[in-house]
Amino acid sequence: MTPQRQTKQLQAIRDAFETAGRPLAIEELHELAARTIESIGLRTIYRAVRRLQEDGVITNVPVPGNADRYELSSIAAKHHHHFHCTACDKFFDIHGCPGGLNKLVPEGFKLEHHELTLSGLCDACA
Amino acid sequence: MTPQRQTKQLQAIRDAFETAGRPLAIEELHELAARTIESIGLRTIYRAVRRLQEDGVITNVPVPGNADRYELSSIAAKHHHHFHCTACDKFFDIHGCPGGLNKLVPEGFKLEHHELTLSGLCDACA
DNA sequence: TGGTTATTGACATCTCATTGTCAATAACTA
DNA sequence: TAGTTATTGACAATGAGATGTCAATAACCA
Repeated sequence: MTPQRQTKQLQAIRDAFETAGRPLAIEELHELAARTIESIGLRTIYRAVRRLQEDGVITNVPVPGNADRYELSSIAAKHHHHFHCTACDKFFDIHGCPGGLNKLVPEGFKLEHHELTLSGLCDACA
Repeated sequence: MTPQRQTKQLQAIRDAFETAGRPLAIEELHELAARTIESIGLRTIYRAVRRLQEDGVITNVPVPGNADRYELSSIAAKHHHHFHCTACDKFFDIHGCPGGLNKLVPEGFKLEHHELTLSGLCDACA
């Protein structure tokens, strides 16, 4: 194991996840981290995301029609869904889940997971 | 307007949509159409998909974490959702819809659409 | 049927997200 | 504090999906 250095870049990226409280795209991460460290490079974002994923700190969030988002594993572990604002293109966590999905599954199919994405306008854009 | 020629390639592609009855990826279309016209090129698939989209015959279906699928607009127009088989990677249409989604939306957000993707194993893979 | 021209398909090219490279920098340790 | 080395960031390279090109082909019309 190689030692892990505590850099301000990685810290800024971690902070971005903590304070955002919602799934972030690579570009969003870059913008948010750049508010703290203006000169931070996109290459650093990619590296941090990979490392944080390998360390289990963040989890990738596949969303329909958009590039993957990433969010804290502590949040991702709790079952939840997402709201996509079509105006600002941000994704938000929403709690709660419609039940009774097994009724929708055709004969012979085996349901294991599900993903729900609501879309419309977030409060800032509405 | 340029005239529209009825080629067997385009017909094979249309047939693929009709008989599949589920959203198809570009590669799936290519394979299915190749069963009728062995020599059909991928370039032709891309052109046909674009044209059929422009003509409103098919609609693109964004799905989480995968390349867009395409399905007949006549099907897409009816509200429905999808089942993704994680083994064969096919998407299937499912009917019915959990209601009561407005309860999940945070204060101030405006819900307009929603997308549900169930996942697991299809009957053939289960 | 023959001529016109839209369509096809092989091939090259583009796009754009992601990764490789490497000298300079900055964290950590002794 | 000085030395070691993980990390950074500018730049180039990669890869995969999608599109441009164009000669050959095949639909359609008169």
